[in-house]
Amino acid sequence: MDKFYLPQESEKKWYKKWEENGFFAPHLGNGKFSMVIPPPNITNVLHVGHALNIVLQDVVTRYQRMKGKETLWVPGEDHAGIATQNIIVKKLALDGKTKEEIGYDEFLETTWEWAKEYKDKIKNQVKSMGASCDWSRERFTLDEGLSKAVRKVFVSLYKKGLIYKGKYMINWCPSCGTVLSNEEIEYENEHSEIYYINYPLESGENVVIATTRPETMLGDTAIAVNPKDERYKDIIGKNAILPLVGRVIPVISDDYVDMTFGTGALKVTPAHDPNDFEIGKKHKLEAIEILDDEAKISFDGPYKGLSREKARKAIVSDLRNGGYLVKVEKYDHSVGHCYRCHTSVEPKISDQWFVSMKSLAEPAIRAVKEGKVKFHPERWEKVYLNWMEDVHDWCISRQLWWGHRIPVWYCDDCGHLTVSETDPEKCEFCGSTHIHQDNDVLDTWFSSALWPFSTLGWPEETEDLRKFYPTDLLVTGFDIIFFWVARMIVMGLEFMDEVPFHDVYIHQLVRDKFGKKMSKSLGNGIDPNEVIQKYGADAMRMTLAMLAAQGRDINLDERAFESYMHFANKIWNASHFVEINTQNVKIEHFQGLTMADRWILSRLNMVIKDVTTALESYDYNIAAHGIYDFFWGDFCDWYIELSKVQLEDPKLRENTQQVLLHVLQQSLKLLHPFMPFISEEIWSNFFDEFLINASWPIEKPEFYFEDDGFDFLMETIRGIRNVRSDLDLPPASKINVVMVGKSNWPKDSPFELYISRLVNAYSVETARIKPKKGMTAAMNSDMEIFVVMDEHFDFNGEIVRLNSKIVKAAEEFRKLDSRLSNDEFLKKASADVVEKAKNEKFEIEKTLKRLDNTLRKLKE
RNA sequence: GGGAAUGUAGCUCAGUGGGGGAGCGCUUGCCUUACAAGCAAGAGGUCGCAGGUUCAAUCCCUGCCAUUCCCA
Repeated sequence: MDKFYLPQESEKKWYKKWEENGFFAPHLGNGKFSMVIPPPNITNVLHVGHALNIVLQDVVTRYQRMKGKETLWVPGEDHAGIATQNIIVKKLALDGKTKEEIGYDEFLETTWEWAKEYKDKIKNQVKSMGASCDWSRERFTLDEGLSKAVRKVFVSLYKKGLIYKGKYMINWCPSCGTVLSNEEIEYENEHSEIYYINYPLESGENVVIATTRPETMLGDTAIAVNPKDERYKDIIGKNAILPLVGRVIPVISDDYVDMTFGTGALKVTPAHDPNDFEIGKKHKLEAIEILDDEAKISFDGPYKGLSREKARKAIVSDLRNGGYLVKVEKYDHSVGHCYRCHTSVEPKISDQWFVSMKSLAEPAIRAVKEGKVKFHPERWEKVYLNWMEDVHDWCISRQLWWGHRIPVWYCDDCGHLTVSETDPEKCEFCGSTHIHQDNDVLDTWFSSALWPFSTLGWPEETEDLRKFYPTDLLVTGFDIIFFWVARMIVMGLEFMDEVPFHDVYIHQLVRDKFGKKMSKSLGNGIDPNEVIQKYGADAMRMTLAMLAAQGRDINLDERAFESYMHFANKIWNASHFVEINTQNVKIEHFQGLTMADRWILSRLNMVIKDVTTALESYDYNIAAHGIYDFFWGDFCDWYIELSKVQLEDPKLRENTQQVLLHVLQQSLKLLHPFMPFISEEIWSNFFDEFLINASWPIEKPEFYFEDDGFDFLMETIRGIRNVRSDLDLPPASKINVVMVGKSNWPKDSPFELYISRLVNAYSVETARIKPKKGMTAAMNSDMEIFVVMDEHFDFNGEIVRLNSKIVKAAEEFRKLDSRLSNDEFLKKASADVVEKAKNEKFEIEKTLKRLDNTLRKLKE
């Protein structure tokens, strides 16, 4: 083995071997584990947030595989309708072209080229992270099979009356040129103005309305006031004359109007505001559309053709000149923006396709309430239920070219709609061949909602579908609970009659070290490619896993990667040590274990238990911490150091080699889900077969041993090192250690050698009485450990040291004593807490006596 | 306006009804034969503030302050 681990070569090599050997494909096992990847958008390469998502999934996948399950993780990508189309449109614009100019077919061709390029890029990135997903089952949302599924679902829901078309108030993105669903709107606070405008009445009076959107007044068809509003009760039923337009509009009353907002009088524009739309319907008001699809004024007159912004300026200026404008105030309010292009959306009446959600939501609510789908952390269940219980119909048509075309054909002759899974040749009603397909495509999330079963072959009744649906786990971010998770549950229940997954792990958002969301514009993003290049994929994986505590975002400081790159190096070097000391050794059986052997084997058992428990409950950070602390803190810092002593002893050598190999072997297994590359690389130096297929470690009852003094041995060594440090004795200087009292260390272990090795002692001896010039290093109820000094003996210093120890112990004693002399404590505290306190008090009492004794003798 | 989360060491973060932790950074000493990407020792914290529950609160409850997010 080389001196340093070089991840770049190793990673490529092992990924290729794993894949070539078909290890990522499911193999018959004891039970199954299946999962589908949240398909990344083909709009861009993956960022570090994706890396977290993929790493967490791979940790689970590798763990389940090692546990012997038939394991399948399905990879794939998402066509991302709006976002991808926007990118292609922008690309075309660079060449001075529009999609209309090149036409439908060429546009799709260009987009498919992009899709192929980015699918490859993403795939390579996912691979570079070490993801052990089955690429032979890779799916894309626009694949033939998945498109078939989309059509089947559409037709089925249409026939059940759960998909309908109609004119409703929808959210329109003027820049993307398409309708959006409610979920695709992001509300942002904007600094804006509120305008107070005087509307004269026919009767000669007037009423002042307040509005944030003066330009929509062109479409006003009423003024509304609250019927309880004393200020306005006399004008209800009268007519106003719309300024600049001259239209005669009624003053109506409606409870909806908030008397405290503005002047309490509301201008009603049914065609361009969702609330006004409702009022308009109720009062049968005309809805006059004044904006076109690009949000330019379409209303005939001087403003025609102006953008929303320009129209506002012109209209406000004209109102001012006409004496209608009363005042303008600063006003902050939240405005809906397109989640893909951030243009402010325009409420608009439009003929669109919808999924009726209420009845579909019911079983999806029940499934979660009954625990058939469990959220981790649990609190997300509430978020899901809140949304689902107040779900609105889902607008699924999009005015885009890139996506699943709506499988509806209109008859030019009789007007009948033919809704079909296959392309029809004629109208199913009148038989006319003059039919044309709906121009729109479906919301991308419509196809994503089918992902857990469409990727497994549905609507065909495939072996995969039978075996792997429902899947076991979904790992994703909270931001798509509504978009995706909720809709998958709905569709899964509707079409498979089963939830799509049993567990949903909602992971954290990766932010920068200041807690800011990573974004291109801020330039604070972290590129996983660079991280892998610089630190290695294993270091990146381990870092993310260590930080993946449930219920809180990750503020990622890039320096963290360095720590776990160091950890990788530590693993490498420790393994190197084991390798050179265990040549030609095979693990057989252990005999003649020493206290160090017993201790590390017990610790190994504990860490196996802890890591396994943590992984079962998706506590990635706890699992990662467990193996990290064990490997570095216990194995490297203590056991390997002590093993050097044992390896020099011919009687202990063979056994020590066995333990070293065994602990390393089990550690590599525990490490593998987190750091698959380096663990496999090292494994290959020791064992045949592949680590990826090795069995997950289990606790061995015969390796649990009671503490037989190892803790005190560690305390002793630390104590002696303390004395060294306090007295500035350089590590190279040899010291003499004297143990007074009855040794409580087992005679089968070379404890004197352990001590002398780890503190560089010249001698370690046992004595009956305390040495004259001894500095106290450690003490328990049976033994005292001294560092014996000659010329360096520091009489006053030792008195200070002992006194400070006494003060500490006395304080501890006082605390315990006061608790134990409290009747309430004795009565109400649990028995084991009381017992523990009593024992501690007993021990401290004895130690205090010894300390006092030592101090007294010193002063004699 | 409704809801949720978070305030712990200089930084990034774990954690627990009964002795406050890790990594990085910092100080000091060491190239001790696996590892200087390392080893050893150390400094550093009224666990946001104020009440309450409890024998016992950093942890549970209430309020407040601060930060962040979701929904309308």
